[in-house]
Amino acid sequence: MTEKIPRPVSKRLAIYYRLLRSLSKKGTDTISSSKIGQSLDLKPSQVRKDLSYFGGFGKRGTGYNVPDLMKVLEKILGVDRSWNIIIIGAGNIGLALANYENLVGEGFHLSAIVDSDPAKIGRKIQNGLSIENVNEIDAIIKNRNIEIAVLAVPAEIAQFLADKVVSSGIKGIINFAPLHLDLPKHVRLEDVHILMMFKSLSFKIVNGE
Amino acid sequence: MTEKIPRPVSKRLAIYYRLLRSLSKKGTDTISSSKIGQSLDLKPSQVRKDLSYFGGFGKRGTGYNVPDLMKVLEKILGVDRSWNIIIIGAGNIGLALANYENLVGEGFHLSAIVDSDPAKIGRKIQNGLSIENVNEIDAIIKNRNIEIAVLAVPAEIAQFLADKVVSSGIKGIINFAPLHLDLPKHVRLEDVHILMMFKSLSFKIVNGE
DNA sequence: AATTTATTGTGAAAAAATACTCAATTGAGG
DNA sequence: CCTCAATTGAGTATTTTTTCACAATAAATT
Repeated sequence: MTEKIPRPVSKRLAIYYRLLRSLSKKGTDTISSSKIGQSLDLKPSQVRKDLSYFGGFGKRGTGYNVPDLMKVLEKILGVDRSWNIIIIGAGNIGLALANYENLVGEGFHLSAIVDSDPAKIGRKIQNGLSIENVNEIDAIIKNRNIEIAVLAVPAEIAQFLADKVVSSGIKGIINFAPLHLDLPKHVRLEDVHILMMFKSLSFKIVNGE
Repeated sequence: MTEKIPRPVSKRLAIYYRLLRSLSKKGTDTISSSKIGQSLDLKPSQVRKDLSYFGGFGKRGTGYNVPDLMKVLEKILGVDRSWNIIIIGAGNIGLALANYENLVGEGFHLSAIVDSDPAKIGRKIQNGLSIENVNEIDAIIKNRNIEIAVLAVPAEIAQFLADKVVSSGIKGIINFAPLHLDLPKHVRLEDVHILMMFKSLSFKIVNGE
């Protein structure tokens, strides 16, 4: 414990959590690291090591208690609370995310969606929210305690908007824009580069990775 | 050369390619590994090593020729040709992707989009394509030489459909469904787990990764 | 033509991440 | 209450990935 946590761990923790949820739904209440590994194509020792960075949650001879481990992971992942998010850009991707009901109920609350297109501003989306003017983004973020921004805008304006939300005090950005964002290091970033996924895939197909 | 290529390289190659495109648009025709590194937050030595797995494309004293390196990367990434793709699931995400014009013109051609909902089947999307019946998926994949499938369906049916496209001879899957897919190892996989991105991000915010 | 500056490619070193091993526990079954 | 099978946690070893360091080379300048 209190060692440095390998970077890949944050992704795997979210994967463990997802598996536990589905196990929990099926009524399973105990699971071993080897079963987890089997389900996720990971070595059991990896699973144990990942979890052990945060404490000894398992019981020797038995394994891990599913509901308990879920609670622990919720805490570690920071989803034992609710995060207010804003979606910037009401294009295909922005709207698809806004209508992605899974977000709610998993700790993420859509507080706003903004765009610069006058034709879009004012339009209602599901759940009663309307598309607001991107110009008001600073006030929106501050007044509604928004901590996470989803950037779903063209690459040309993404850095500009990122700087903007950073100066409004955002803590993390999920970036769908196809470019490398420059951010102060206290702001966390997750990149989702759809097009690059396709290219990585074709690379793998061609090179048999 | 002909060493084993580290797994993270496939993602970085796609990132280099994207940067080169934007440089090329600006008219830059030569770039050094340190400039690339600067733009992408990578060490210059990493850039050089990544590229050197595939050959010595740079010129000492000068750097890399942008158009040349782009062509090389297109070949390596497998986007010097066109890939036929099918989108499975015409929900929010499936439709957003279908309307994502960037795919075309980057080597990926949307050949079909299918769903099981009779209310959706037959509906036209942009570019003239209609939503087809998922039952015909096998014939569609075989007749149209589709090699890549995008899975944008609920988790419950994702493994079933994955097995189906695999048996139709698909070579790679981009998976948006929130579960771990079990695939034969000759089928390549890229996972895009939207919800987990949010959780990784909240983890990073909370744990200051 | 010699010197200087820039920059690559690569072998070697360092760091990071993964996998192994096994003592320590736990619970179950006699 | 003893033994056995299962399983964790953690120290150690191994593998993978990144970074360093520098000879080799290219172009520009004197």
